Amino acid sequence: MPKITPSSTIADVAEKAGVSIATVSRVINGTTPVTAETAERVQAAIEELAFVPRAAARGLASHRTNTLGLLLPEISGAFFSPMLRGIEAAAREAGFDLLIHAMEEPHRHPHRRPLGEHNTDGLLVFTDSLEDAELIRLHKIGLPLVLMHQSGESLDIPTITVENKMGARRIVDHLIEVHGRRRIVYLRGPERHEDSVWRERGYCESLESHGLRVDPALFGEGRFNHEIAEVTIRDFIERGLEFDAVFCGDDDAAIGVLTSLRAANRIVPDEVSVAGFDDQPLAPYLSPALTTVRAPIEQVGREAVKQLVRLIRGEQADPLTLLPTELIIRNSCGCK
Amino acid sequence: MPKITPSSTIADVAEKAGVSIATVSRVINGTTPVTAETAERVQAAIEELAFVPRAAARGLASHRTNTLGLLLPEISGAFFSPMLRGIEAAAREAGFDLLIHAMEEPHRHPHRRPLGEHNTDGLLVFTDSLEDAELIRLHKIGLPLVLMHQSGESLDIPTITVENKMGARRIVDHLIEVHGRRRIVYLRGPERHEDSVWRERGYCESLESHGLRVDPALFGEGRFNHEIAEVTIRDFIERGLEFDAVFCGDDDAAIGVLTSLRAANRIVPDEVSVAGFDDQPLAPYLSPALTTVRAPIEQVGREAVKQLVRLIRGEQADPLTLLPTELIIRNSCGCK
DNA sequence: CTGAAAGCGCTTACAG
DNA sequence: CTGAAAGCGCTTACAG
Repeated sequence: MPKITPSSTIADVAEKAGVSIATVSRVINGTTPVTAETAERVQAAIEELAFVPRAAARGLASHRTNTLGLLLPEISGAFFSPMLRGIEAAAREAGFDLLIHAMEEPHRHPHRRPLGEHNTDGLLVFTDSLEDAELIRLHKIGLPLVLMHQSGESLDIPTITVENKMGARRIVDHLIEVHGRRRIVYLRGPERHEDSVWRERGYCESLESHGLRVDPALFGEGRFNHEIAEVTIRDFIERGLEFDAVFCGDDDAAIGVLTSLRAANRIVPDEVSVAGFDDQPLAPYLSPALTTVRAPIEQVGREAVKQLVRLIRGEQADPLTLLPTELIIRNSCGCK
Repeated sequence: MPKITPSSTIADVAEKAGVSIATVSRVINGTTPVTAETAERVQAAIEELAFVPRAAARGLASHRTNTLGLLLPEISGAFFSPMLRGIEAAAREAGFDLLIHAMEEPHRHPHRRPLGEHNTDGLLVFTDSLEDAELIRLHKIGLPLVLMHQSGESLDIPTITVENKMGARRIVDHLIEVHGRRRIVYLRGPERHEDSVWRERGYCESLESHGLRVDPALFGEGRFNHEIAEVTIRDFIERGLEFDAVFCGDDDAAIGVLTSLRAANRIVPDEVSVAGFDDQPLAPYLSPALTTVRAPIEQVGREAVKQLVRLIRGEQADPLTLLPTELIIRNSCGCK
């Protein structure tokens, strides 16, 4: 063990300022009025001693950790960085620390509880990073919980997500109405992934509203992964499947699609239109520049923290927050 | 405040198992031998009550938080995600929680100490996310510290970074030797950024070892940002500066370079070779596919945690860890 | 191998 | 507005 110089305690501050520790605590937390003159002396002592209250002592005495927990299935993808940025900034602004944990295999360690009531005041749960049983247990004991990109099912846990269906519908409408596409492939995301399910629904609605048949042959695996998407489209081409557009579950899949189309000498967008979802930073730099749907990921993070903090404060939270998506027209659809 | 169902304490477990709380503590921590039979009874009670020790109580009693802190200048860039993945995984494997904090403006809040000896057992400090004074203070009081992509200067703080100079040298060698380039632009990163400084040094060494003059006119601003890089190259072209290759401080800058070169109808790689640094996930999908240097970012994260944990355990840590970079040849240099 | 007890450094009623 | 004191839930010498 390294010998950390014992840092000063509230008692040291109290002594130096000539007050009780209760008074020091009060000026730090602003819980009770304190004479201006006393407060000043205490502040001076705090600065002189470089005093910072120990989180553990505070937490034990106050029953609050002042910490938010973030549970993720994995740390990767274009999604991840902006979402965490939003969460971190919002947590910081609200005065909370942020503990983060990736659950590599949700169902493998049912007994490990890295984040919970023992070390946080509330949890942000992204997609299916937590097994149902633990989610229910936490909800039952009353730990504030917010779900991101995953609906609360029967449990009434506030959920934040984006307008997947509407975004998908708009971009497919565009492919049909502006570019006259009729045989549009949809590349699904990971199985049961809610974002993908809603995007698929928007895709179907768009087709139906234009009197086009939803053809089961036009659905393929994309799994939000460029390699999978690439293979899928290559297979489609080899099998001679006819299609004049591909709506990808996300931008990553779109990258794979662009790759396999180029390999097969199918000109994008002349012969095939391609559209993505998310609008990740590099989407404008693909060739052709990717037409996609912008999802306000960072905003999802901020909103999730906002709702969680409300819950922690005992206030009412919104059951469902649906953030608007935006159609981003570039060149891969056929526009100039 | 929400009424969280009071979770069970060590006393509840002790009572149910018919032992003292000291014994429960021992079986949880494995600090002292306990009869197998007793241990079993305690384990059963723990599971029955879904007992998880409160981090605050533990921390207060043991003087250890079991938490690592990660300080970043900002949450963004292709860099960020893999680095955090490595850090999180390694921290988890070592049994530590991970607190993360972005210092938006390092010099604006000299008195805020979001992460420090009051809530962590040690800190990972990325690039210049912390002002010197605070770094020195933390080092002085003995808080375990590890620097990432930033050297410890005179302080003896372990540092983890990658072989920037060697990587840069190899890729510039390649441009000169294989593709016969002689007027190679270097696009610098943010001012005083150590990664960029080392890459620049490698660039200079390569030129010199080939008997080429280092021409000050060939240096431009890239700032690890595609927009800045785009503007810089556009200016170079408008001013009629002659160059036959661009070595970019990082892949982001390379994206901007590709964009401005295309806009000016300069064919890459026929007329101009382009090379990047980092090998971010989308580098293979740019057109042409980007020749670059792969930096093992995730490994940097893992290694940083490893060294920090050593320090926390009172063991010796390596003063400097230099992770090897790898030349990734694709098409933007002129190779097939 | 096990227990009683002190103590970690704060917050928070309770008095005054 | 301020202080004395209890108590938060653990860990860890100290005894036995």
